[in-house]
Amino acid sequence: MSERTRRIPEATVARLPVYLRSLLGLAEDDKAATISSERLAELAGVNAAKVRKDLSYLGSYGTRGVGYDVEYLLFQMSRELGLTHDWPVVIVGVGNLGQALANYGGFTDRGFPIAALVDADPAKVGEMVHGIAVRHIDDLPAIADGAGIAIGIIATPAGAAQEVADRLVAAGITSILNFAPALVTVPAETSLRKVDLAVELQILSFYQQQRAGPRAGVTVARTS
Amino acid sequence: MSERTRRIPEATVARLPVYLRSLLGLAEDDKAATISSERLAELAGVNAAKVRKDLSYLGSYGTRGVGYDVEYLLFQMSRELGLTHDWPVVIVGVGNLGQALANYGGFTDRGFPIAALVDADPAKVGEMVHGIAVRHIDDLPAIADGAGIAIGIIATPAGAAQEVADRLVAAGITSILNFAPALVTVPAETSLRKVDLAVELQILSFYQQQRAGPRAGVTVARTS
DNA sequence: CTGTGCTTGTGAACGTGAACACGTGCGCCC
DNA sequence: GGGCGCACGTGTTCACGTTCACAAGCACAG
Ligand SMILES: NC(=O)c1ccc[n+]([C@@H]2O[C@H](COP(=O)([O-])OP(=O)(O)OC[C@H]3O[C@@H](n4cnc5c(N)ncnc54)[C@H](O)[C@@H]3O)[C@@H](O)[C@H]2O)c1
Ligand SMILES: NC(=O)c1ccc[n+]([C@@H]2O[C@H](COP(=O)([O-])OP(=O)(O)OC[C@H]3O[C@@H](n4cnc5c(N)ncnc54)[C@H](O)[C@@H]3O)[C@@H](O)[C@H]2O)c1
Repeated sequence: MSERTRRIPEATVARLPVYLRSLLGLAEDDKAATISSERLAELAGVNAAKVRKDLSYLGSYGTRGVGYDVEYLLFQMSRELGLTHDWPVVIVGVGNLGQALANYGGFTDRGFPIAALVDADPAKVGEMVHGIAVRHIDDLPAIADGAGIAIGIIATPAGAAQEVADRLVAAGITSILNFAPALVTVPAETSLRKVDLAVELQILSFYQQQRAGPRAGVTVARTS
Repeated sequence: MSERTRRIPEATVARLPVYLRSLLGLAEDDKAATISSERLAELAGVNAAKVRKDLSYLGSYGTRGVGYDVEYLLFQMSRELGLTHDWPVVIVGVGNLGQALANYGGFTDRGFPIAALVDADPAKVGEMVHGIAVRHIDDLPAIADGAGIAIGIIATPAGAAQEVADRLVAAGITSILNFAPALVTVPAETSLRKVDLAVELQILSFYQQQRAGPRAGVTVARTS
């Protein structure tokens, strides 16, 4: 096995889950043992060459003239993504969004069981959500440690986001998904991703507005 | 001689809302009339040169040696993003997520009022959520038309996502935000963005696994 | 009015990822 | 067992976005 520069581009990492889901999705009825890059590309909504290049980062798991063995590919992708075991998750902020996330079964199904819910509001502590008791955020270190939690989700108001992130980091959590519309900074060795719905809507608004026609006929002038 | 309407790179469009929020965030106490690219960069968590280049796509609204006039910049950015008026939104799928979104005030605050809720389940139709009556998806064309809705949010199970997207498009909606973990295709003149939480978690999982050690084996390292 | 300091605006270098094209190797057919 | 076709793997080219560095230009002081 070559252990050479296996650095996988970020863009590729982001597509692997999509390939994974595409493969899981076909399963049953369309039970072919192998799949071509072209077919997978179609399922995932990308270009076939991109699929091949992406998969090549994992190793040479395809067979020329045939395609990729579906089962084996699934295994390798899961392994690479670290999905061979569960990653328990803690949700911070059991409000509107936090509860929706907690009640959603899709995470547990995909290997991300909700292991704990925490909140700063004493009124929420003790409440049961989806069979899990809400605990106080001060207990975070003990909770994270006890359950071996490595991933935290921030679902608090924006004002509390940075503080919550700091507490998550202090509790030993090294991967954070932030839903609050606020800039959060974490140490370099901590992963941080954000999901910002308002930004998504504003991006849609931009293109919508663009189409609506700010003075049609004005074409792009070459600028150089 | 000002070159207006330069094509704005997608990456820049995605950052404009962040700048906008940063500016709105400082407002009150820190009420300086102008702001430098360096300061704004710090607030938005990016590089100062990037801020300047991004803002330059909007036009030359800065003053050398001084900075950008905050009020004027806010106006120009809002105008460019199409935020000078509201964009009513329809949410399709009033389940877990759909209700959380409907109950969230942040969208209305930012100019994206929830104008309608629709669902395919007869049991849900008529239900009131956040003061809005859930209507049947068959009424979508009439609803969209009547309220002048241009943006739709898909919050249905993955299996229904493509069908819902088709119906949104048929109803004249040209911007779609998809929360369902499914590949959805739309006509070229329709904007589509997706938010996929499971993918986000899997990306975090990858880097987490990466840190845990390339040769750590498949068992969980419970060394907390 | 001229000099000085400061921050913008932007050409150019650089880096990364996407797309392409084709060489490569495997399976299969004859 | 040799040739043929097919789909992978990948070097190359291209496009885009980021970063750098600095000239340009404005405010203000003297
Ligand atoms: N609800 C949505 O659909 C939605 C959509 C997009 C973004 N968001 C964002 O997600 C975040 C949560 O939204 P929400 O609607 O659930 O808000 P919410 O007010 O309903 O819930 C926030 C929860 O966080 C808790 N909290 C506050 N400060 C805390 C702290 N320091 N530590 C721990 N817990 C704390 C509160 O007690 C509350 O339970 C917000 O930042 C919001 O902007 C929500
Ligand atoms: N709940 C979450 O926190 C969460 C998180 C991530 C992703 N998601 C995704 O968001 C989507 C919705 O999740 P949910 O938990 O709200 O599911 P849900 O089952 O609670 O709600 C789905 C709703 O969609 C309606 N629906 C089904 N088919 C429809 C159709 N053809 N037209 C109109 N409405 C239809 C159902 O009646 C139901 O009300 C799913 O795709 C899920 O994977 C949800």
